Amino acid sequence: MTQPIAQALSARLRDMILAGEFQAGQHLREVQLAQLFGASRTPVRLALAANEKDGLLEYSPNRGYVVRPFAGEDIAAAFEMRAQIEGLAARKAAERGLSPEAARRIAETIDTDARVLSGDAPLDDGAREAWRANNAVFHKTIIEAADNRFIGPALQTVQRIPGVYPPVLASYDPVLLRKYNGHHRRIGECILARQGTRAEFLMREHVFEAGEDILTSLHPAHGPTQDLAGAAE
Amino acid sequence: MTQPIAQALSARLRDMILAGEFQAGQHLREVQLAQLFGASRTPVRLALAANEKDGLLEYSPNRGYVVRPFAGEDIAAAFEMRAQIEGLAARKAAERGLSPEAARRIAETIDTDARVLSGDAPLDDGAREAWRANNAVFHKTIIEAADNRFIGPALQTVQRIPGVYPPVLASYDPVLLRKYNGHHRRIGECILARQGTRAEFLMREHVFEAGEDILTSLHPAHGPTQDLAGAAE
DNA sequence: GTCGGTCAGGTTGTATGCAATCTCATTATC
DNA sequence: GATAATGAGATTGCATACAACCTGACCGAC
Repeated sequence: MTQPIAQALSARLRDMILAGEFQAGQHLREVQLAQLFGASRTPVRLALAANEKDGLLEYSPNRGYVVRPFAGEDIAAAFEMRAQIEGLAARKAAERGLSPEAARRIAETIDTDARVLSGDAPLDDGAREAWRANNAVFHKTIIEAADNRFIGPALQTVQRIPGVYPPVLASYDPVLLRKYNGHHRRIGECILARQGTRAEFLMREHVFEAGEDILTSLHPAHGPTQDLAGAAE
Repeated sequence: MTQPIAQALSARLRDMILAGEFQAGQHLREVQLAQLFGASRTPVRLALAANEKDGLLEYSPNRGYVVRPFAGEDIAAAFEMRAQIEGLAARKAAERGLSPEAARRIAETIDTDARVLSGDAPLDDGAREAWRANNAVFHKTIIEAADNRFIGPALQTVQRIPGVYPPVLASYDPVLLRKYNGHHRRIGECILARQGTRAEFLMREHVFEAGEDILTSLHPAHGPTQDLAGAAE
């Protein structure tokens, strides 16, 4: 965290970058942002430095900050990291075991999602919001159960990517969401059964597939094969 | 990175924290540090914010920064993350394949280490420095070969831990170093053979064991079992 | 016409002053 | 004696002034 105003500016700036309000490579001038935010250069400078640390900006001495570009391979790399780290979280959660409260929350998100997705019609706004919230709770609960203080921050930096920020989520295609709901159910079962290895790899695959689906929705031309799967084999 | 002076101060402050020159929980006052560094509060404030982002300090609004304490379980958690991320790096390096130059560098570190460790006498300073440098090259080469821009930064935050910073390295016990040299050789072989899964798990285990060894050397009383292995099983 | 130098404008880097907040010892009250 | 209120000192938060640096246009030399 940062200072009262600087803290708020850092978050506002981050949201603007994630929302794509700046072009990749754009030079962010301190005075310009200061006027935009109605503050002085001092908190703006802190906000810029914070977002650089988060990987959203690039810094050059005496030249300032530019918006970092994110190409398809960067998004693929981010999902690789997410898959690896959330895999660790699932394994640790299975090994440590869930608290009754955590188990209840996970079961509830899975059941609620299944009910929301049971129909055939495209999802309305309420259903999409319900799914988004449940998805967040599912992953967050597992991450907390893993009880490793480095997991949360590490995940944030690979999740907060312009253009792929969770709210996008593969256009909420019901077919995909039903698939994910199935993943969640099996992952939850593995964790409850204390099967750490299965939980790890199911979670890894779950996140990896979600990344593939998002890349596919971004580049409908060439499938995800080129993007996410490595060159080898 | 940050600004010229602020950048340097950030690194100096980080090194001081890693070297244990502050007590855990100690309040770092801006004017005090500014006098120590011979600068004004402005770059000091940036350095503090940068080290907070790196997880070495904790911030409270209007109260400033205190040195973050690292307990045994934090060190164990950091090695868990390192094992998981370097495992990903090894797998990706195996899947993508090494460049001839990378393969040569890795082979060289392994062979040189084997030669340095061939004797029975405790290592002199030169030998220790040689091992440290080779170890760094070995891991760095694999990380670069993985070609995932999120791996490097993520590893830095879990490697830079007060009291466990690499230079310590389990007191350079030749028995341990020979074991690690064997790990390196097998990991290198797996990567060259494009065996990603084996490379991943050998690397995971390599880092995990190194963490165990360091925790053992820190708490000779209770073995690493309680610290690194989870509660389950 | 091309290359190098120079200067003005603009942008970042640092220092400092003032306001807001916190800390903690002292005092007043019950 | 314990607890709450108060106020002075110290510390952080922000704004602003000045210095250093970079950028790009203009000009002159070859």
